[in-house]
Amino acid sequence: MAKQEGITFKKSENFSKWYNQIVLKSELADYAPVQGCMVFRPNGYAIWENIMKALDQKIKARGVRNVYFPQFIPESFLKKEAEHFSGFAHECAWVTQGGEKKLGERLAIRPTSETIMYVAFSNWIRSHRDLPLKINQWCNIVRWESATKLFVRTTEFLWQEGHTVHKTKEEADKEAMEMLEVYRDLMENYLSIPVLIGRKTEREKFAGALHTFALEAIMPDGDAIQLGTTHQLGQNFSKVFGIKFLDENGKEKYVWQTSWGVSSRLIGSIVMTHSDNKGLVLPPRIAYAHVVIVPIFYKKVEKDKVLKKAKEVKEILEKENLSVILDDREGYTPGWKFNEWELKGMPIRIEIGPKDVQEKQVVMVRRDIPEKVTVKESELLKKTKQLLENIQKNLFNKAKKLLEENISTVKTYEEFKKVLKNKKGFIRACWCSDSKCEEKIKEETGATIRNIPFEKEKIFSDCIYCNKKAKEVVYFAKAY
RNA sequence: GGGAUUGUCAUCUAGCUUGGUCUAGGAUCUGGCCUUCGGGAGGCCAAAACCUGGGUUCAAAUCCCAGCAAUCCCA
Repeated sequence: MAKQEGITFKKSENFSKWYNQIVLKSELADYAPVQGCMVFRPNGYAIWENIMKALDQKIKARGVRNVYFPQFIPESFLKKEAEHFSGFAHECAWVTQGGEKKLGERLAIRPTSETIMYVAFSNWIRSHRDLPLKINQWCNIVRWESATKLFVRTTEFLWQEGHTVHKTKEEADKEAMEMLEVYRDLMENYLSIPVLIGRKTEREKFAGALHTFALEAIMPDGDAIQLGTTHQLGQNFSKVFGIKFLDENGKEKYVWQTSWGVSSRLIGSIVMTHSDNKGLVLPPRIAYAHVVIVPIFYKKVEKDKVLKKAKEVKEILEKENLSVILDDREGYTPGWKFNEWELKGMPIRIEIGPKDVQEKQVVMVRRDIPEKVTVKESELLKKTKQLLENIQKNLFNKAKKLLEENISTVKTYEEFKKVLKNKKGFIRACWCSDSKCEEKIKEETGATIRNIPFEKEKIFSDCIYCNKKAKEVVYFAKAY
């Protein structure tokens, strides 16, 4: 028995070890020899490429253009916005020496690029005709943290950071809100992960922002994960970086800004949400390939016929922009290959044997649920597309159910703690809006306010912590 | 940030307590040959490891210290 090759931990029993095993064995990623750092292997990087491709199209359609700024940020830049600096300074990696020469001013390896970009913006923007300015950067980021979880929390990660500049507060508000919708579309329709959207509390917002809006998802172990944020930066940065313009009346004004981002952490959330005890499961729209063909034959004569047919099928599908792998490796039995491709998350497997060639048909197996169907060659393309669409939707529906089951409503702190101890998930509760209560709850339970929903919900109890009059219904959770 | 645990072929591990027949054993993977092939087949052969650096000792995979890395718990 070669069982060791498969996944040995159960998703329901040891989630964390299960997750690591999936990521490593499906060859998405590897540990790097540097603390907290990881290697994106081809399977994992291809998923990132698919996410980039989808999102890049969407933001370009909104008039955003891509740029690249240096990864070194002078300390003096970071310091200009005090709140921003105190939020990031303690987790920066600092360069203090270049070659043999000690630097006069240390350089941070970018933990985010607001400051270095905004120095440039102050030079670029003079007139209302220069606005809006919308740019985006795909790059790596370094934040020195001790905890590590492949894709989800690493010292270095990949992301996209969009930065927009506007004439008015309203325009910036609109941008921040509309980008949330772009992200929601990406997460729900491409990654098949439903999200809760809302505003961050003062305590949880981005360092230097006026408001932060976030998309939060729930993972099967009951922990929440922040999948994306957009920030209304207000004029906090424009005032310290001097980003000003002359309006139509010749009056000098400070600009209003937003920034927004999602990171390679998305890949981790996909793995956690959809995969099972047999291995990786991927939503077809971001999978690194759509179909694997496993040819089956007994004798030399059959081999030629079957392989010829397999190549034909591959061509038919590839013409329609589907990504197809023909697994014609010798020395592996079909059964072995079936297990291997299930471990690696291939959405659809097509089996072609001598019988099928004879009958002008193929056998199709989907990864998300155990279902094996025989498909006539004439139906091949239609059926494949249909199946991919079904898998995409089915994964979303399953994840949606998971989210719904993981929202609890509580009226007292006792109930609150009980839910946290048992199932966790999102906890809907009333809050007085005082950061002190928020802080205390975090200290005592580890849970934080993940967001405040946009649509005001009806208050149904006093503040769960201080029992004073509540002002808002908010969603708490323990987070990654 | 604090605490605990762990580190042996590519992978899972035996050996460590009580230092010496360890020239480090097994299984899986890998390479070669044969035989097989519709849900992880079998045989033969080969290749493959003590995390790094110090220390103790006649002798270290084993004991001690430091570093590096990982896992888990708490904050």
